[in-house]
Amino acid sequence: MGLVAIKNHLKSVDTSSLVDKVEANLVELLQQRKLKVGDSIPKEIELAEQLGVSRTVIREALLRLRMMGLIESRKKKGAVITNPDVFGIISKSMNPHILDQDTLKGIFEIRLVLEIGMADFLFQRITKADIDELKEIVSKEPTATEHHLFNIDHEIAFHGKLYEITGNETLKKFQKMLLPVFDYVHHSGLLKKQTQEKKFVSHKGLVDILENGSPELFRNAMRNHLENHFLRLFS
Amino acid sequence: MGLVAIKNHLKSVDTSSLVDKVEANLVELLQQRKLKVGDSIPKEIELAEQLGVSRTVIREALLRLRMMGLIESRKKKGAVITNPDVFGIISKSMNPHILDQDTLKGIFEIRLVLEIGMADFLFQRITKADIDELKEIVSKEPTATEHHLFNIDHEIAFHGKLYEITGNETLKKFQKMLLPVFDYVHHSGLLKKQTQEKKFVSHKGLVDILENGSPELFRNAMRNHLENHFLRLFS
DNA sequence: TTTTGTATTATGTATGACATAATAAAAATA
DNA sequence: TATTTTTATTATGTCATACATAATACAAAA
Repeated sequence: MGLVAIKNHLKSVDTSSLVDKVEANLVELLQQRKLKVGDSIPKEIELAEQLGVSRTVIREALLRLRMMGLIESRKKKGAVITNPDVFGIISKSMNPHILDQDTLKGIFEIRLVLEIGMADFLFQRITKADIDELKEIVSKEPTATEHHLFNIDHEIAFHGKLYEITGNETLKKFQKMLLPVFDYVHHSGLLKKQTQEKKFVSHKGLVDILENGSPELFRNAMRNHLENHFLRLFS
Repeated sequence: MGLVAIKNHLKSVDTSSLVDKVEANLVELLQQRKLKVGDSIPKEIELAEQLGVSRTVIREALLRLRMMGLIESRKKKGAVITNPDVFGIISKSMNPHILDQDTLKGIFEIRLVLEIGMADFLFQRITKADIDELKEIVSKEPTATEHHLFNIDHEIAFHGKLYEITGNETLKKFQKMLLPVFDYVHHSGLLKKQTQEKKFVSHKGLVDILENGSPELFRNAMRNHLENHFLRLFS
C-alpha cells in the first residue's frame, strides 16, 4: 500500500479538547430541550458529575456559552438561558485599534451599503411621527461655522433615526456596533483626504423624498448624500 | 440630606469581577504596546504574578480574548496575537435554533439590504474575468424541473460571487455568516407562504446590467430580482 | 543532511478549599 | 397580618497545587 493510499484511508483524528466537547454538548442541550428564556440549567457541580469531567472544564465551557450570549450565570441561581444578543457580543472586539486596516475599511464600506440598501424597509415602515421627528432633527442642523462635534452628533442623530425606522432591531444593533469604527476610519488617515466638503443631497432632501418619493428615489438620493464618503474611497 | 440628594452623590459602585478587570487590562495592553500579529504575550503564570491574581483568573480572561479572536493560545508557545476575525467569532451563536424570531427575521432582511446596497462597490471593482465567471455560473442555471437543492447551490454560487466582487472581505464573511440563517428563515414557516414563484429580473439580467449598466440600474434590478423575498415580508 | 529520539515547557485538566453575593427562610417588628 | 430585619443556605467566584499532554527545541543517530 503506497503512501497516497494510506493517506486516503486516514481520517483526521479528533483533536478537540474536552472543553470543546462539553461546549458542543451543552449547546446541543439548549437546542434540543427547547428551553425558554429564563429557564435555568443544572449547576456546575451537577454538570461535572453528569458529564464526568471536572468543574474546571464545565466552567470553561459555560464561560464560552456566556460569551456567545446564550446564558447568563448568576450567583446562587445558576445559569439561565438568555436571548443571544448576536452583535452585542463582538462589540468588544470591534476595537478600531486592534482591527487591521482592511477590516476597518471594510466596515466603513458596509455602512454605506446598508444605508443605501435599506430604502424599501424605510418606506414600508415609516410613520407620520417618524417624519415629524426627522424634520425636527433636520431643523436643528448646526451651521457650518459651529463646532465640528455638533455636526457629528447631528449626523448620528439623523442616520441613527433612519435605522430605527427600519424597525429592524438587529440592524440597529449592527449599526450601533459599526458606528465607532466608521467614525474612527473617517477621522483617521486611513482614507484619502477629503479634498472638498461638497454638499450634495441634504438631510432635508432625504426627508422630502421619504415623505413624497419612492424607495428608488431614496436610494439614489442617499447614494448622492454619501458621495463625499465614496469619493474618499474611490477617487 | 434627603434620599435623592444621597442618591445623586452615590457613584455606581464597581461591580466588575476580577476577571473583568484583568480582561480590560489585557485588552489595553494589546492596544498600547502596538503588538504585531504573531507576537506573543507573557505566559499565564507570569501574568498571574504580575497582576497579582491567580492563574485561574488569568486563564478565564485569556479565554475571553481568545473568543474575541484577539489571541490564539498554543501549547508550549503561549498566547500569540491574531488578527481578529470579527464575524467568524459570532458564527457559533448564529444558530437558527437558538435565535429568537425577531432576530431571525432581521437577519433575513439584512441580506436584502446588503445586496441592493452593494451596487457601487460592484461596479467599482468588477473585472472582465468576474463577468465571465458570472456568465459561466448563469449558464449552468438549473432548469425549473430539476431538484430544489440544485437551485439553492446555484443561488449561493451566484450571489456569493457578487459579494466576492465587492472586494470587501469583511462583507463576504458577514454574508457567509448570515447565509445559513437566511436559508433557514426562507424554508421555515416564519414568513408568509410564497404564493407564486414569480420570475422577475433574472440572474442573466443582473449580469447584463453589471456589464453595460450603472449602479442605479443595478440597485433597481436587484430589488426586483429579490421581489419574491420582499413579498413574503410585506404582503 | 535528514530523520529519529529525548527533554523541556506552557497550556490543559483535575481536585479541594474558601470567599462572596444572591436568594430563601426564619425571626422580629409594626 | 403585613412588612421589615436577620440568619442561614447555596451556587458561583477565586485561589492554590498537582499532574497530563502536546508542541517545540535540541541532541543523537542514520
